[in-house]
Amino acid sequence: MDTRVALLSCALQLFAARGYDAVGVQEIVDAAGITKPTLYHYFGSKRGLLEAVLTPPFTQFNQQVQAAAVYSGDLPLTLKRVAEAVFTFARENPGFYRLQLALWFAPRDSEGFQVVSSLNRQAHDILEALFAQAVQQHGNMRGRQRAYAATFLGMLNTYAAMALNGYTQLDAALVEQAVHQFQHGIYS
Amino acid sequence: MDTRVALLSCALQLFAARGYDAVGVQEIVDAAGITKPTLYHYFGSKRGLLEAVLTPPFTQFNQQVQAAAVYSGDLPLTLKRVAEAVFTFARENPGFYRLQLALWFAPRDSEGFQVVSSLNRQAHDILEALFAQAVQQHGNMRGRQRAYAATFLGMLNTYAAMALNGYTQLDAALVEQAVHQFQHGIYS
DNA sequence: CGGCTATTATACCGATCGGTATAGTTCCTG
DNA sequence: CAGGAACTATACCGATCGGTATAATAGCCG
Repeated sequence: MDTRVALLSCALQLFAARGYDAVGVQEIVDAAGITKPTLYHYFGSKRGLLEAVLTPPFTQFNQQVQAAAVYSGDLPLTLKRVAEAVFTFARENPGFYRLQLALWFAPRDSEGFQVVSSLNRQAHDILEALFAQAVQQHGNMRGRQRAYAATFLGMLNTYAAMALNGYTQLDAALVEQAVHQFQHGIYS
Repeated sequence: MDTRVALLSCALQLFAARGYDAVGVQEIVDAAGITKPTLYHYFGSKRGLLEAVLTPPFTQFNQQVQAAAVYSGDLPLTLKRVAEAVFTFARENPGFYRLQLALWFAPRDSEGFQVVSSLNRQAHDILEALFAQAVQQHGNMRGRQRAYAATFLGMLNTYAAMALNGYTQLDAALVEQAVHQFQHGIYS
């Protein structure tokens, strides 16, 4: 069982650092100190390994976004909670978040995108549902739930990418700034 | 010379559809109807081919963003022009824009990111300079030029990615909505 | 102990990887 | 026409690709 975990850890690290396609199976098993048949015993294929690497943290991520996105009538507070949840997860799982971002923007026909798309779609749907609920209090948002979900997540991911490259830090101040900017724009 | 153009065209199409690492040199030359030595005569290496594919459209893109980003004291108008320039370019060069987005989010150690990073940085710097100028009229934006440049471009790219996947259209109405949302938030 | 399942290594598969040595062809210039 | 530069094909390089057949080992259950 330890071997399985070691494989997942090495694979995540290598995929995040150099890309799924650019990392060979041999390199992963070397890093884990084992041989190829062991990897194929556990995961069946390289794609299976990628799925096993991504699914658990993605499930956890979506759960935490879901928990943060329960709408109680206070949209600013909810958005802040969501931003906190996303930033916290990105900060605590930088390798996963890097990989997830890279695969989300990967070509549609690539294995990586196919594996990540449904998982990523869930987070989007959670946010879209949140904005759809908020429309009841904020009528003039009507019809833009999808755009808001996409741009809010896009903004959080932009900040997360900046942080992953050392340009900023995903702290409470950035949560505040991001949520404020998203709600009220750039002039105030 | 025609051969060179055919190679660039085939390479862009394949890279955009399936990813730089996932596409082999053999496949590119087959698609172009030539053989490998011809490719290596023109571009020297696979990386050189990628640079030749990306640099001209990227230069053109940055020029058009630069032209749109000249600040005449009217920030809303300038932002609208920039958004129009970005959307128009993405609409007219979907393959390039897809590839550029994918490589921008690719791992730092990957060849693709290294090739695209400096080119992409230029667009960011143009926007950062724009916001730095605008601070003179809009003092309360002070200190956030970098964040605004990143999030404005991030928002435009989010919409561009949505459009590339068929979820929206990069038309004048979307320009209006994006610029309005960026300036005034989601409530109005 | 016997037998069973899970796990792991050795050694190998055909295919493809990026890249090149050699030579032929074409075309422009003197 | 001679000669050189530009271009392109045949055929090949060692390395690596994802994946596997075989078998040895290990631990558990009876």
